[in-house]
Amino acid sequence: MSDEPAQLPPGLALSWGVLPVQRRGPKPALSVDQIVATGIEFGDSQGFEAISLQKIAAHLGVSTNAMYRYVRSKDELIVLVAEKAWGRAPDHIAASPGWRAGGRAWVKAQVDRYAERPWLLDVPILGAPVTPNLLHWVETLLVVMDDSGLNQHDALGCAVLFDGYARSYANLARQLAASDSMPVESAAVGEFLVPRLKSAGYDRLFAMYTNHEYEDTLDDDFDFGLDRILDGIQVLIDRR
Amino acid sequence: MSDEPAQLPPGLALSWGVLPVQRRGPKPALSVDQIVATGIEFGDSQGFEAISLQKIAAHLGVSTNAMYRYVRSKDELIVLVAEKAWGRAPDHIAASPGWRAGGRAWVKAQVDRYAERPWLLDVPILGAPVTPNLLHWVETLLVVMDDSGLNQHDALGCAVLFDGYARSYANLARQLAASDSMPVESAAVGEFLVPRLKSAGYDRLFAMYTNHEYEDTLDDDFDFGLDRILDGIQVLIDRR
DNA sequence: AGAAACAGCGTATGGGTTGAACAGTTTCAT
DNA sequence: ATGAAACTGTTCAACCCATACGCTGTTTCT
Repeated sequence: MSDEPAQLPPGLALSWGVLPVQRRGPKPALSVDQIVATGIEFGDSQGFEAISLQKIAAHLGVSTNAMYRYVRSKDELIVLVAEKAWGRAPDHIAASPGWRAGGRAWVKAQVDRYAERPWLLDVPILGAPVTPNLLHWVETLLVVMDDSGLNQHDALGCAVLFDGYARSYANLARQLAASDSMPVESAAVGEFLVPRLKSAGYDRLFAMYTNHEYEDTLDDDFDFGLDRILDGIQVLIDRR
Repeated sequence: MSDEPAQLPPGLALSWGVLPVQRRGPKPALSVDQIVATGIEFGDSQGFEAISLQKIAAHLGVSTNAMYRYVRSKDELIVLVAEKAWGRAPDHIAASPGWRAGGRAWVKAQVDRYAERPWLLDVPILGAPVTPNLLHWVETLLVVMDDSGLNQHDALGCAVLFDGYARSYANLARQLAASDSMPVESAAVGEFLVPRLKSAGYDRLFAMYTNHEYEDTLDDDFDFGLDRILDGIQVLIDRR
């Protein structure tokens, strides 16, 4: 009966558009949306660590602490920034023909988002998604899995699977892209590492490094893991 | 010809035991190993953010800046701490009967490590593993996959798959454990969320929340996703 | 014995999050 | 209309953190 949105996790209320009603006092010079948009701008242009209350405040021509009139903490800011940066899942995913195409489209869409905004990989995961857009991604995948005939529990298990794969693949892709852009360091690492791999008895890794088989196109790898997951789910469906 | 271990990524040289030779001057009061061990201690007792150069220095009775005689940067410290905290992969994994049991044991071992040291989930992943213990985990999985008859490339793809799954599952487990321990907040979140899920049209999520089907035992979920991956790999093996 | 190399410390800087007290502005209730 | 209440942004101030520089004293090689 009293203050409802009191001790909810950071960003929950604001992400759902529940902002404290204002009755008296000066009009706010800023808006939460404006602050969050600036945060995304900084993330896009300078990476995750550039998203700070100070920088945003300076950019908006306001003192640092004025931020705390809009946002409870930095954590809250990050939650809101991530939520907005992800956006809603594209509609074409749910319209895919069958769960297999749908699952593939979902993972691909996530990987694409990570490619557009690599700093989303740096956002710490505080808990299960509770914000509208992030939940929309989950809901979209559940819609896709309707077609498979699996129950809710299994479908959620698939979601964890897809999500984990998208994230780890995107992470791998980012780091490979980074090491490609500086072949000097990459070569130095190989020079340092290869003899030690041998003497440590890591035969398979040694073979990989010397065969340069790790330089395959990354797109193949993407399909590889995804196909394994899809096949595995298919086996389950057939068994039921 | 000159300084070999010059601009290698942070932690690479030190993790392989290559430390700058010392010929003159006072004996170091500390050792890298001691510093890293303290870092792990702090992580275990107070979480990832407690691992700071200041805190470690204070605990060892030394000024903060003395740390930089042993470690180039905080990033380097973190790399070393993670490397040592992971340790080598248990030997029983490689001794598993068949790739399927081996893969399962590998993922289970990783999940167990994450359960023992949840803060490992917070360690930012800067790049591909290059330190001895982390590479030992990879090598162990590759040894396991020898049995499957897959080539190196496919085996590495499986590694990404397993690793991603272990990580995302461990992350889920941690957050569920945390919300279990504070049912108050959990209930408040549900109260806030459920009506909004409905009006947002997230029918499947709404059903899940209201059916309380998400409260299933987590161990089942673990096997679920893992079985999908294993089945999917099996399909590939059969096809070749 | 002397010189070189190196350890740890003090001091300092810059960046970041957060809190408390304060002055100005708007609006509601009277 | 007027005063009180509420809310704004600001300044001041802690506090934590990672680094950089230069000093002093110690150790060891020559």
